[in-house]
Amino acid sequence: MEVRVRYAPSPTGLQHIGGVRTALFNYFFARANGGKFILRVEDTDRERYSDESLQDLYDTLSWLGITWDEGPVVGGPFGPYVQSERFALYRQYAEQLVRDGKAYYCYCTPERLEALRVKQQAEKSEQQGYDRHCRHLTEEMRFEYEKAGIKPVIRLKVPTEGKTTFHDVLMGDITRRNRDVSPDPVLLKSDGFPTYHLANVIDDHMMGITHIMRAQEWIPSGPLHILLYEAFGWEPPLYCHLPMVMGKDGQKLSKRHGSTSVRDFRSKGYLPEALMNYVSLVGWSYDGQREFFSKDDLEHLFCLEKINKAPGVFDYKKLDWFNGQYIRQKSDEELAQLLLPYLEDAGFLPSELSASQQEKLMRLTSVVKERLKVLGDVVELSRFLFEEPMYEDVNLFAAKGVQLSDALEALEKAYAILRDGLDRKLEHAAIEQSLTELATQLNLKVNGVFMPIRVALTGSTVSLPLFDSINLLGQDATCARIENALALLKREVR
RNA sequence: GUCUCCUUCGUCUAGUGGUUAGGACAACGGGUUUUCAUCCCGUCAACAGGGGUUCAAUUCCCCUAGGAGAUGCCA
Repeated sequence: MEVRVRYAPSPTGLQHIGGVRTALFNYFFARANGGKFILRVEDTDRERYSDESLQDLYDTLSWLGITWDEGPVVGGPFGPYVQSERFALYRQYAEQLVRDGKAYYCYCTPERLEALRVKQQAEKSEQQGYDRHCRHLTEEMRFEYEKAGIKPVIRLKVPTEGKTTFHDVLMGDITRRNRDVSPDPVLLKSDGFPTYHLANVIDDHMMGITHIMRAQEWIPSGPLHILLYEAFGWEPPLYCHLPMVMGKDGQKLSKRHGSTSVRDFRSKGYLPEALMNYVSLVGWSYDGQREFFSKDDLEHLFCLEKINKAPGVFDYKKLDWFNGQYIRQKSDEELAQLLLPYLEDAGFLPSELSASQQEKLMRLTSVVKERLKVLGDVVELSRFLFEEPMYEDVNLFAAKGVQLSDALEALEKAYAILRDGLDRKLEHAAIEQSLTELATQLNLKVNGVFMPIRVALTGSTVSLPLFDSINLLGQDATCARIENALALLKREVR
């Protein structure tokens, strides 16, 4: 039997890490088994729906390089793949259930439901949820409600006796007493839209889905879905509930833990291959040793057996590490292209580069490469190149344990050596040698000589390597900045 | 409250009825180095607790504790 899996997000917000992990696992599973990966848009919540979310879904998958065999845009034999376009279908099936005595109309108002909820919570009663008020409505009462113009919902008649078991590939059998299953959940809302449960079950069946891989937060509704399949007389698919992705505090990952949307990671400058690699490793492993996997690797190696049961904490630091690793694997040319948009955004470079700007970008890229955790880091690392340093704190000029006046002296002498060396186009190593000797003469550590130059050029004690900075800045700017710094220091020391 | 699921270093994880319980990130220390970073080396660090079963349990069973999720006309 051909494997058919789906990712069925609801476009009610930006794609987040957890959702994408689910998409990835489904996609990899389909690829590894020569099956089909289907995308289905579950836009049944028109209160929270947004076009932006839908666009974000497409953007995210395309950024990650995930394509779907059937779904919106590409179509397929079981379309449409957008639930709002299948509107009529759900009502039809829901009403069939009513005719078969498996479901019923409910006229309870949201207000009554809310009051009920409040009461149950106050009483901490065992049974939470709908009280099945409309389950046994007489025809007369139904008629009254209809006459009053109340638009009913359709609720499933969940059996009050017995128990329901479903099998999970990871968890094994999960059994629940029917009386503990959500009491008569709504299948069709009063606006005629289906709820998740109804639409999901109908579509999975109609689309021939063989395996349902979704987050563990769905486990509690597993029995309910089985009950629905039974009510329709359909064979349920195989279930595989994926461990959830948590934040550092062990709670479900959310905004307060940091970035959660893929869009966020993308704009900060995480590479799709790094994010994909890392995300695949929360809840799944290969052999406990290897941890670098390309998309192609995952499409071959992914397997259900190695999915972990316990929820996993999303580790931002490890993602950073992965991203750095992937950045360093890029060629300079490739990386430069990736960096350019960040430099444009910062106003450092135009989108159309002159030959000299292009050349400068390449030099910058090679220096900055091993210092980037995310692409966006390039902005701060290269700011000194495009903006004059501020010299906010003169004490920065003096390395640890050095008097400011000594730093001034060091900078003056170092400047002479440096300018002379640059004029004569000496090798950097030769100039460095002279500067090191200067430090010895002045009875300073090498840092005592290099630091004031660094601060003069960049305004910071932390910078790219000195000679790389000089090289990028060019001789004129280098000299001008040192002279400015010298003037400042002289005023300060006096 | 009720139901369900989960439990190996701080984190992601490997692993087996007999192992010095392995790797990676982080942290810490050291080396390379003009700062930062990269890179290299090293250190710290775990089988939640209690009962069984067994010659032997981290591994199998039970209980407890802790954590999480669900309990919506959201998905």
